[in-house]
Amino acid sequence: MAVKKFRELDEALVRQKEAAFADFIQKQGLKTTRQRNTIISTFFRMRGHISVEELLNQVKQANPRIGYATVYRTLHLLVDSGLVEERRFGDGLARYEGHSDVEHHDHMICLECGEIFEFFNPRLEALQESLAEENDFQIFRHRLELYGACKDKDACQRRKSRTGAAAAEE
Amino acid sequence: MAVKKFRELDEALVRQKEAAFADFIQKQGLKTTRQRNTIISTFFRMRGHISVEELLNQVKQANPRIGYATVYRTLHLLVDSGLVEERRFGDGLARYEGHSDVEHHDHMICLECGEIFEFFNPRLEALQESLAEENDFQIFRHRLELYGACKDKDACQRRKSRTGAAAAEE
DNA sequence: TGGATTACGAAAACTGTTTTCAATATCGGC
DNA sequence: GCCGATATTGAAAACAGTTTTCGTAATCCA
Repeated sequence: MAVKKFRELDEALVRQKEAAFADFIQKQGLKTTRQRNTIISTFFRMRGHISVEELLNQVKQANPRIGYATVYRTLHLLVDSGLVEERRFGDGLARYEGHSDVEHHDHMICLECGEIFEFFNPRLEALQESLAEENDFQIFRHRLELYGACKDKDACQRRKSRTGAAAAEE
Repeated sequence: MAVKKFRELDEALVRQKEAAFADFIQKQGLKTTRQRNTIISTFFRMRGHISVEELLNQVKQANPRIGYATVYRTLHLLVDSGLVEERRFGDGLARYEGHSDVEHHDHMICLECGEIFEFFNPRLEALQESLAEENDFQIFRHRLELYGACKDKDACQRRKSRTGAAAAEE
């Protein structure tokens, strides 16, 4: 029962994402700019479910002249490129999710500490699929969010230090 | 296999809701007003997942002087009273759901025709519960949305005429 | 390197929602 | 039934998050 180190920041993976984005930009006939590079490098080096404000704050450390507009625009590009997903958890702000280990996953949101955990369960997926089928519905995508609480403060804090990923092994 | 008539507008149920709201208002030491009455009667006589704008349009037919502010305020009261639930399906606007047959349910959203279907499946619920438990997570509430398409236009239209409820028997 | 084209940044615009504020309605007590 | 404290209304302003505008600046292909 080795404790798997969860989501070590993988420099190679980050570089790969950056390259993929550069590729996308090129293919779209868009231009490579300092700002875009700053923003995406920053983004891919952050973890979790990142809000625009969080990202901008971080970006400003590298280049204080970058403003909201460019961050928003670049995030749209990231979403269009397929490298990033936009999520909304009902607190009114968009959050962006970059390099995930898991292709698709769902979320548990702790209403105590605000932490967002990811999980994936094939039975859940299968069940949804069969339910949809029963109703002649074809699923393109879905969203499942569990809102609640880590059972106790301690567990909550321990997890927090593991950077927003749960449902792996404990 | 009798085809159950789905969600006939039940005047008695509407009255019951209205009474429950009146009760709530009283208990909170708030006042009964024409506008609130107009708004909630209108609301409870509509079906589906109602946006503020849809409701206001309808309300204005009864009383054109009622504006957004009062509708918003009344909807908040309805939510506080527990008679109505607020939902957000990622198109940026809040939708409100009134008299449901089913206590809790999830949603299938057809991206072709925009229709929203409700469904409930105990196995799905149970599975979520056990998943949460495995991760020491206590669920307060959850949200599951399947986005996709009715398999064909015909089925889609047939359902549409049945006022936004699927997943019962066909 | 020139020059068409795209991107930037600050500020204005926009959308859905909430709040403000002066005028009005409600309702318990007389 | 009327008074008056209190809640509510409606129009407009405020707000938050996001998008667009517009003049300036950077990119990059020929």
